[in-house]
Parts: sequence; structure tokens; C-alpha cells
Amino acid sequence: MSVGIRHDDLRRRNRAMVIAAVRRSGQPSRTEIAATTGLSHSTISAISSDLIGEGILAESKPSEAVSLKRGRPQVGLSLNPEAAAVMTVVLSLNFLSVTVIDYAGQVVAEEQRRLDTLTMPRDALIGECVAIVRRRLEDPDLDIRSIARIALAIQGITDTRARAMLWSPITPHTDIAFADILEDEFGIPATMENDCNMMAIALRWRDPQRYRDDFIAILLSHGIGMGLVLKGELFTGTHSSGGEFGHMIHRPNGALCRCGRRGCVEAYAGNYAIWRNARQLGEDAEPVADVSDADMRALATAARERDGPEREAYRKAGEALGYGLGSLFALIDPAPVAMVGASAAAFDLIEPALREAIAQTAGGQHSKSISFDTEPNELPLIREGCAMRALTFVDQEIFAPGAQARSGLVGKNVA
Amino acid sequence: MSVGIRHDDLRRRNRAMVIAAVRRSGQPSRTEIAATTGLSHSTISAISSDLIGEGILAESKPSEAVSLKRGRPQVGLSLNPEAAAVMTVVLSLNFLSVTVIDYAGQVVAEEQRRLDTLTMPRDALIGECVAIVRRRLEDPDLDIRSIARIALAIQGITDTRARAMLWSPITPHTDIAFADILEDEFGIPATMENDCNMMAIALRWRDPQRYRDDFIAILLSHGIGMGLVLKGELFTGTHSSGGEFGHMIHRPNGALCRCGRRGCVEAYAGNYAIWRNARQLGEDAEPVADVSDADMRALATAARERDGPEREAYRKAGEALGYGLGSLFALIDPAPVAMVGASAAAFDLIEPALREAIAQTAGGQHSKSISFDTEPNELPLIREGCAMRALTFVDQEIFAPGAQARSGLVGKNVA
DNA sequence: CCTATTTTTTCGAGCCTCGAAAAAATACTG
DNA sequence: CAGTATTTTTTCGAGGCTCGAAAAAATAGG
Repeated sequence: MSVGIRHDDLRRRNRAMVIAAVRRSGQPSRTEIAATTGLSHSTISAISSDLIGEGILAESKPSEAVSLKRGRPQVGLSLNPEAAAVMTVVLSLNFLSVTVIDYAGQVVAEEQRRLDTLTMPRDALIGECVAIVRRRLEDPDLDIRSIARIALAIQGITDTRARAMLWSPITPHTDIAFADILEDEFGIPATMENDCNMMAIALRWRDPQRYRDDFIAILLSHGIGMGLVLKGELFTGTHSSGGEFGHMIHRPNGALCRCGRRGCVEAYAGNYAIWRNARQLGEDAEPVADVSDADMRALATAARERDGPEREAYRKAGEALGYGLGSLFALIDPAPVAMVGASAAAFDLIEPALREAIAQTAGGQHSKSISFDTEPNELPLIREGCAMRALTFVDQEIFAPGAQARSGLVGKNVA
Repeated sequence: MSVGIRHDDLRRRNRAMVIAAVRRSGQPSRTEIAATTGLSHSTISAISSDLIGEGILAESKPSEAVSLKRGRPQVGLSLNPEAAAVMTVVLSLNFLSVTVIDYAGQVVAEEQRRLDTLTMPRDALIGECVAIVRRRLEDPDLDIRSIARIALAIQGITDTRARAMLWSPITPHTDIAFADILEDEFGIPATMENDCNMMAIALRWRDPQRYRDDFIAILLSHGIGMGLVLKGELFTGTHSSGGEFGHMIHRPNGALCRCGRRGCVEAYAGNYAIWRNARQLGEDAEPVADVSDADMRALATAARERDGPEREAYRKAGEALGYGLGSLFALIDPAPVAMVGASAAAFDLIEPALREAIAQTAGGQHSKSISFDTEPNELPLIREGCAMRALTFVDQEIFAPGAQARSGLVGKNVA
């Protein structure tokens, strides 16, 4: 149900807005914040004075470039790095990675670890995650008072409430409530996010010009994942993390997918599918558990050298991705696409067939204008996304607290 | 950019909330409104007193059922029918329909007209629309002071700003800015909406229990359209009205679609496609311009009687819809579906293959629990949706006016 | 008629934002 | 180097809004 706006919500929201403005712009002056938020100078002055007093913001020296102007120089506001810290935990195939980030977004500690996620028992997997977090928390070098929030990311499906992993390709176990487990263990609020959603968030922070209101991040890896931002908001499914682009149907009753079904986009474009086609094993061949990056690089090299099954395999991948994107674009209209992950390095092999396929679809009306970026390294992106997600939680829920839970459909209405 | 909340926004929003509460609930008392909005009794009292004074709301007799209780009886608040009026204009194949609706949502006048939309010149089509609106506005019987808003709906693609029809199957002409044309002609704010989106809005008003936050309305007609509500909000494309479900790709390089491309869902499930398959004309046969409802009924009858090409045609339609829905559900998670339009009357022929297909997809994991409603008559639904859309515009922009244009991403943030 | 109960209104207090004016801090000018 | 112009930031009073508490209103039951 819709919920009214109470008087005390006002300050809370405007506080959050000021913090957000500082996080976005680096070192905005009070005047700049007033301009971007539309609030009066007096209000910004009062709020920022509060925030500085609470140790959330700090004044920094005016930027030299501006000091050429006449008049009282602007005073930059910046985030106080010591105001809080957050932790990111990224769990991917055979790899666990943790970072500690200060309030200004700088990495202050990290730890990484190889594990055999595919064969580990459930308890061991959970235990490793808890242990690595504990080691970081107990690190005496860490002068950060306390971690305010933990953001986990994992490949696979998470629930809408960001509490649990429901299913993941990196482990046979399902329904692990990582967020609850870490919260119970350490008493620190935690969320469990989908890796591709974090990629999308990171892209937006990295390049807000390009990745503004509507864009798509596609992970080309062993499987195919997607993070989608529409109208400035992360798009998630209604029950789960959503956006299972890799399991849209490319060809009914087509190639065997890792998910057990047939004809999914992933069954043509995932690493195992490219591998299977390049080795001419047939579309019914059981997907292999993992293909090493080196093997994939060799495949790409072979495909670039001669017109053989390798090249055809990449062509098929491009076709599947193109038709999938075409169907997606039919629903949401075209948007910039970032191709992330090891196979993005082979995007030159994928792109021609992809563009040809997309041009055959309703969404591909302006296929020439659709642009693709590539970013072969997904892990840093996922980490950054987790960090920003955790930090904005702190911004909103800890430093601008209030009846957050009440925020229903304020201002939203279907008709 | 994010925008702060100013002090005067507060009252405006809470006013809008009270009006919305009354529109939803029929005759809520002040106490009920206070409960649903979370605002204090004093605030609700002050706001409703204003609204009554302005003639927007009116007090109505307390409902008898409640008067058995002790204590001061509740006074119901209702919308004052004379506060304003709106007009709906629905343009469909060979048919133009206009209604006038009072502020409480009751139809007070209507007019309908057959036209040959497929062959009419551009100017004639626009002229007919302007003329029918003018006749209604000049009707001396109409004691409504003035029409506050016009909502148009048309089959096809409209732009995101709801100003123009970009493309429609009912006419060869494109890019007609109906909203601007009517605004210029009559000085009344107008919007141009997609018909399926209006269906979705109407379903939500008709049955808020069932069609609450996430659901899908699919128009089974000559073409295939979709209206999608996600997280309580109408989903629209980023550039156009969006949700071109009918042009998701079912089979790459498959049957010829009315849009000129190949393999779209519509090329299997639209009336012309069912007709083409039932007549065994082949998938490359040029789509016919129109199939009469009588012909479609005959086809359905034949399909129910014997296992022939007619039954197979419906089976193929079901398969295409099932795989399409499956791909859609992969992106957004399953949701209730309403099948609307003449062919919804033949949904018994479509459903088995649809369910079988959807079960093959990632989105169909819980395919048994996905439920379908059918509603053969789309026109009343589209009209209702237009009416509610226009009325809520009046609620928000005329009766709770303010710096509406400023509302940026208030409270929204990607991370 | 009086009391209990429930709804609605009234009233003062407390915040919040705003605009205008003042204060602060710098560059330019002669 | 003092005075002036310019720009940023703070201060201060005014006006508005919501809230809680108390009062008023309206009814049923005894």
C-alpha cells in the first residue's frame, strides 16, 4: 500500500541525497550540491554541517583549478574514509575473494583463496566463507573500527530479498542463506547478490556517462549471465535475482544446456558450448564441468587462424547471443551492452554473427547503432559492484536512518 | 540526477496519497485512510477538509454495516463525480470509440464509429479522431463543466513520452502525434497509450487481489501484444511503449511475420498465423490483412471437432506462446497471465501445447502453478484502462499540483 | 439521561526548508 | 597595499507541515 511522507522522512531523505551527491561527484562544493539537488543553499549548509559534525563528511582543500576564479573559493566536501568500512565477499568457481573497503571506497585489505567449490561439502563451503571473513575481521592491522556491512556475490541465482543463494553452477548445493549465516555469526548486516548485477552496478560507477539509465552487462563465461539496469534501476526478477538471459530459449528442443533443458542461449554461447561445438561433439554431448581459460584462448587462436569448427563454434555463439539480445530488445528497446568475462576477449569472433542475427530481429531495427564494450576481467568489476552496493547501504540505512522499512510505493502508481 | 524533497512537495504528495486512497477503496473513512497511509489523524483530517472544500471529495453517508458499532460513526469519503471529467479515445482496427467519464469513474457519454482504418488517408484518420472528440465536447447534454484530460489508446507502438503513435498494424501511416494534435486542437492535455498497457491497468483496477504487483496481460488477436506490470509499475520500453512480446524470436529464420521478419512469436500465434497454418498455406505465405472473428470461431470449432490442420495450427500457436513466455519468465520470473482478446475464447485449444512448451523452459520450473485467466473482450478493458489512466493523471497533476516535473530519481539509486 | 466508545477536529509544539541578508574569503584594480 | 567586486557559505526569521494530546462530536447501551 502507498504510504504517506512524514515530516521526519524529509530530513532523512535529503541527508541521503547529500551523501549520494558527494559519493558520486568526488569533492563537490556545497554550491554544487545545491545545484544538483535543487535544494536551497541554507538547507545544504545545515545538512552538511550536521554530517561533518558526525564525522561522515570532511572538508577538503578547494581544487586548484577553481581557485583562479574570483570570490570566496569553494570548499570541497568528501567522504570521511574512517566513517565506516564494508567488506565484499566474492565466491566464484574454485575461488573465494574478500576485500575490506573504507568509507571513501579505497581497498584497505584483501585476501584470496583457491578452493574446490565443485566438490566441497556444503558445510566446508560455508565454513571457508565464514573463516575468511573472520580472519579479516580479526586482523590487528585493520584500524577501521568496525565493518558496517558485508556484500556477498555469487554466480547463480539469489533470492529477491538478497538473503540466500538459491542455485549456483559453482557448487552442487542449493539454498544456502549466506547472508543470514554471516549476520548470525558476526552480527553485521549482510546481503547476497548476483554477480552480474554487481557488474552492472560497477559499470555504472565506473562510467556514468556511458552506463547511465539503461544498459546491459553480459557475462560471457562458462555460463551466460546478465545484469540489467533499466530506467536507472537494477532490474531484478520478482522472486529471484532474475535476468536469466542465458536461459532464454534460442532454439526450441535445441542443444543440451547445463541446466538440463534444451535450446537455451547458454547451450550455444557458454564456454562449454563453444568447446563442445569446436570439438564437434554434437549438441547432445554432456556439458563439461569446466574449460580452462588457456583452452579457451587456444580455441580462439585456432578460430582466428583458419575457417574450421572453432570458428563455426564462435559463429554459433554469436548467433545465439544475437537472437537472444534481439528478443530482449523487443521487450526493453536497445541499450548499450558490455561484454564481460574471459570470452569477451574473443568478442571479435562473436560479433559478426551476433550483429547479423540481431539485425533479423525486431529489437535490431537500429542494430548498427548498438554498441558493445568488452571487459575480459570480471572479478574486479564484481568486487567494485559489491563495494558500492555495501557502501550505499551504509549511506542510506546507517547514516540517513529512519523509517526505511515504511517506504512502500511512495509516488508509484500503476495507472 | 537525484532531486531533493522540498517542503512544499510534502503536502502535495500526501494530498495525492489521500485522493489515491479514496479512488482505490471506494468510501474509506478518515480513520481508514490514516491507517493505510500511516499518516496521523490530524493530517488526514486537515487534508480531507481541504479536498472537500475544493469540491474534489465529498462526504457520503456511513455504510450501514458499520453503524452497528458503538461510538461516533465513520463518515465515508468519496470522489465528487462533478469534480472533473475525462475522455477516452480507443482506436482499433476499423473502429473508433470514445467515452466520457466523470471523476468518480462512471461513463456519462459514449460514441462509436466504424471506419476503414487500413485504407484511410492519414489526414482522414486524424480528422475522424478530432471530429468525434469535438462532437462529444460540444454535446449540449453534457453537463460536465469541462474535460480535464484525454487518454488515447491504439494497437501498436507508441513513444515513451506517450505523445505519438509510432507504428500500428491498423494503418499504414506512421508517426502520428495524436496527443499533440488533440492538445493543440482542444487545449486539453492528452496522452497516447499502448492498448495492452491499458489492459494491464484495467485488470489491476478490476481485480487488485489477483493482479497486484506482477502480472502479464497478453492480447491474442490479429497480432500479439503484451502489457506488463512489474513491482507494481507498468513496464515500458526505454524508447517506445515496449513489451513487444509478439516479436520475440520463437524460431530463428522461421515463419514469416507481419512485421516482415521471420520467426516471431506472432508469426505462429497471431490470428493470421493460425489461419495460415490451418489452411496449410505454408510459413512463407504472406500474412492476410484481417481474419474475421467469425472465421476464427469456425476454425476453433473445427479444431475442437477433429484432429486436423486446424488443431495443429492452435497447437503451434500454443507452442510459440509457451516458449515465448518461458523466455520472458527466465527474465522476470513467472507471474499470473491474463489472456485477452477474441482468441482467448479458444484458449482451451492453445493451453495444452503452451503448458508443454513452457515446461521445457527455465521460466517454467513451476509451470503447473502458473495460472491463466481468459477475457475474450478486449475493448472494454482498454477503455477502462484509459479511463483510470486519465483519472489518475487528474488526481496527481491537477488536484495535487506542484513541481511534478522535478521528480527525478527521488530515492532511487542503482547501488 | 448518563456513560462508554469511537471518530473527527482543534491546538500548540517541534521541525524543516526557504529567502534575504550578513559574513567570509578571495581576486582584481589603481 | 587598501579598497572594491565577486563568489561561497552561514545565519536568522518566516512560513508550512505533521504530530501528539486533548477536546469535541456522535452514536449505542443501560
